[in-house]
Amino acid sequence: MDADIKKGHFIESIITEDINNNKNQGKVVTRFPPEPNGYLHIGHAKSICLNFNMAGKFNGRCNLRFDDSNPTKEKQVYIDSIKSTVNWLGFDYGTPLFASDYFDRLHDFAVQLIKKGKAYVCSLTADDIREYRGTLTEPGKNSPYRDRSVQENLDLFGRMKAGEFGEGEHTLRAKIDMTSPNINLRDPIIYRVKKASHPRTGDQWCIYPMYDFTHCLSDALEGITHSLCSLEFQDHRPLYDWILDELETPCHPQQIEFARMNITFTVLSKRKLQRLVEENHVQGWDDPRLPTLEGMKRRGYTPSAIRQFCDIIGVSKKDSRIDMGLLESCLRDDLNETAPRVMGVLKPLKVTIENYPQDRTEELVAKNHPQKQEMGTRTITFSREIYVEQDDFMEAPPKKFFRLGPGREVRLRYAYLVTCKQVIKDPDGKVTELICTYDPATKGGNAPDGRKVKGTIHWVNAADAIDARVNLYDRLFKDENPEQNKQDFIENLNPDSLETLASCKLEKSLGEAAPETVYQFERLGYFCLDSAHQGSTDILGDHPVFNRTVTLRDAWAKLKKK
RNA sequence: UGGGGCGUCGUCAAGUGGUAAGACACAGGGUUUUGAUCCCUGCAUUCAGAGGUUCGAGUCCUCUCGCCCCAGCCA
Repeated sequence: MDADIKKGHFIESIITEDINNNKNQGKVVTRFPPEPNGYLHIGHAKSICLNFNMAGKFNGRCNLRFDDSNPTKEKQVYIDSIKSTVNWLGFDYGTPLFASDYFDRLHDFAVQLIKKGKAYVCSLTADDIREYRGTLTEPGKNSPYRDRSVQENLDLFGRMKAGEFGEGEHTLRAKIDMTSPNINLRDPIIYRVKKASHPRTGDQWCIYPMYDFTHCLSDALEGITHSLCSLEFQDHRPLYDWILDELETPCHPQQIEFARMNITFTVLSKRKLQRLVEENHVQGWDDPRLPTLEGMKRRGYTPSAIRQFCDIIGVSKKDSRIDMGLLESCLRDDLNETAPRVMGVLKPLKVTIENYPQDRTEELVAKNHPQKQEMGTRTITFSREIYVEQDDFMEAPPKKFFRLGPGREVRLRYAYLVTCKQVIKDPDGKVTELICTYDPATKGGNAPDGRKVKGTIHWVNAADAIDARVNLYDRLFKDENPEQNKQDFIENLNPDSLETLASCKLEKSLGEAAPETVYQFERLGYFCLDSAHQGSTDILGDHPVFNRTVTLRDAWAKLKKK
């Protein structure tokens, strides 16, 4: 009775009510049941968070169970990847479970069904089975094998298991109703012959249970109370219940369906992601532009940002496409709190401070976080030659431009006020260098005479800057909904989703960066060391590679557009 | 033209017959040595549409419209 705290989404309401009614002795057990046939993506994260959070909220348990009943699609590498990804997200699932661990019991359940006269071996070909199934508007017809005796079924099923038959020769079917308006109930196949080696059971089996048979029973065997799945399984629920009603199982879990997530400017189906990878539109499953969790991790997404996002989007049964901006907002929220600030120049423009002594180098103190004292400070160096951002200089600046221009004074963050005295160009008219003067009285950035400078820009000392390569990522697709109008989503790819800058200059402290740490390059965005390129020197020389995780909000960019 | 679902702000989403939360986005303004952060302010007389029941309807009833899913020996 103490569970009626504020109700959340509809699933939480159902669970709360169940607890209040002492259903399942007030227990909550959920599960996240991926098939190990690919890598996890942000859509899976929604399900993972939902299942683990519901269990956590009600002092229950959430199992990680691999739904590995089709050996032709499943691989150990996926199992390993999924396990580590769920861990990375921050969830504790204890020992991973496998549907394949229940193959013996599942087989016994099938035998039970045969003995009850509720399942039969069908010897129709795949084509015939489809033919007999009927259509959406027409009922199906009974298989000619539907009335085989229990004895004959037992014998045939035993021989299927013994490997006497080839694939496709026989199937085991549940005997339900070939005229049901729900096609899933038209004698669904529950076992098929597959002469395939399973990643975990090897060649022990040559018959494998189908999803509908496996899933409900696995749930029941594990004592799952609430089996949460996506909307497309709604039509399967009667079958889920039928099987559990026909068999004697430890419990009868409740299947509840919710809408899977979609996000603007990306795709989330395994099939589409696979095409992107296989056709080399991206550089692998962990490409930082992909919504795969491995890609997002490499991009610099944090587990807590992803969890926050999953919390905030809610759970309902409505088809939705969530604004990518919301994901980015969650990311920035988290990173703003945790990311140490540093300075880096992406497109360097050399600046010589003509009145600064040739041989001098000063050490300045910079804050690692403007609002968080506890994150400490670091030392940065300053001398006569520095780099600033090309975008921070305009030869003919508009009125609201607060940065460098001929004759203008700006503050170099943590350093001095400098004034642009001269612009040096190459023969093509491209600006190659700025000659400035500094005001020695403004060390730290404040003028004793009290004069105000509107602009503060970032910079890097030329002498000890780190040369780096930086990958700038943008949305993968041009269109909010890449698969709109039935066009091939590939045509909607954003050709500029990756821009690599080869000659960036970063402050010296970044030499010790680790890929797990996301830094804010002040005024630019959040960046992290690319984990895939770490330490590789062949293609990249000695230069580290950083990935831009996400930009900062940019009011100036908006102003510029007007 | 069978069955199962879903329609509340640009996008998510609360709402469980008592007079439309919140978040993101957007628009203004303030603070600021990041045009960041932070802080204010504004942003659905209306809930797909039309009828009806009721003192009262996003919530109940009827009809209409729109969208999604299902005919794998995939999950």
